Amino acid sequence: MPELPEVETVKETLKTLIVGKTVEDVSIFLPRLIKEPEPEAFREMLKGRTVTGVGRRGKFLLIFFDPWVLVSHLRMEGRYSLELQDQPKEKHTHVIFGFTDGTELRYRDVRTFGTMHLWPKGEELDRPPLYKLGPEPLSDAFTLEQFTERLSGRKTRIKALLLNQEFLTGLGNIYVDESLYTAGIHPERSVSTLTSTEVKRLYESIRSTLKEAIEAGGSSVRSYVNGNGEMGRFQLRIKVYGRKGEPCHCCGTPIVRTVVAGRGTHFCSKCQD
DNA sequence: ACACACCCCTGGAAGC
DNA sequence: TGCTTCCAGGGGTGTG
Repeated sequence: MPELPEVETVKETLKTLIVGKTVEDVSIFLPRLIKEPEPEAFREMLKGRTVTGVGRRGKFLLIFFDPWVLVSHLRMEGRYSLELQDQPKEKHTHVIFGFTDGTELRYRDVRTFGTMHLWPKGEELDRPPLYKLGPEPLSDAFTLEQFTERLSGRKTRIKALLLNQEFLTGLGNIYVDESLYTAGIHPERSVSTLTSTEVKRLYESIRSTLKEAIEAGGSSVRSYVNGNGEMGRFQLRIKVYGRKGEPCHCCGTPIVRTVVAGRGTHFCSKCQD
């Protein structure tokens, strides 16, 4: 399930693979993935356009085809790969961007939850699905002071808030559980009960966890691979997510799994309170 | 503001 | 062995 570190890794690999290539045609096998504009317009807008860059906002991958920008969300299982046009199409391939040099950028998505929007470059941040997103956790603008300010007055459980992309963008289920573990905070703690020490620990844990995961090339927990088809390595460093019943690395207590905010939630009942 | 149910979807796991 | 049922997840929407 691609979260910020996985999308960041895909962005970096795609950059080396597709920048400079020109679209000859686009094949759409599952039109409902294309949310804006209508699929046929989407296709026509991209024909003849050259990839000028690849970016990221939260968990969204941005591919610039001046004057447009493709805003792509991989959801759980979306993945991009560059193939030669005569290579057989793998199952669950839903969109193919064919380039003039005979290569193709292919989008595969087993669960078909992914989405694509195509907007004029420069307008994407003011339109769905990016327009409501909260701050980028790794940006310089995201300071402890801003985090503290945004938390004030909130009464929900901390895990629910960290999953809320309008509050902070980029964290998903894995990195929320990991960040809360590292900070020693129970996922069901009400935000209003957090001390300033805990808020500081959480702020630092979120940033260090994400940075460490990016350095490791993301986590391949389910099906994630980067644009080169390579798995990440951070799953080897995961401390709680998916480790129900296994010993806490710190104290040996079995990791607990519950459901918080509708998501499977893993934590150490001794180290997190 | 917050909690929760529901929906989208598929394949793998679990249950029978 | 083979069938059916359950479950995971991000985000949108709707209800209380």
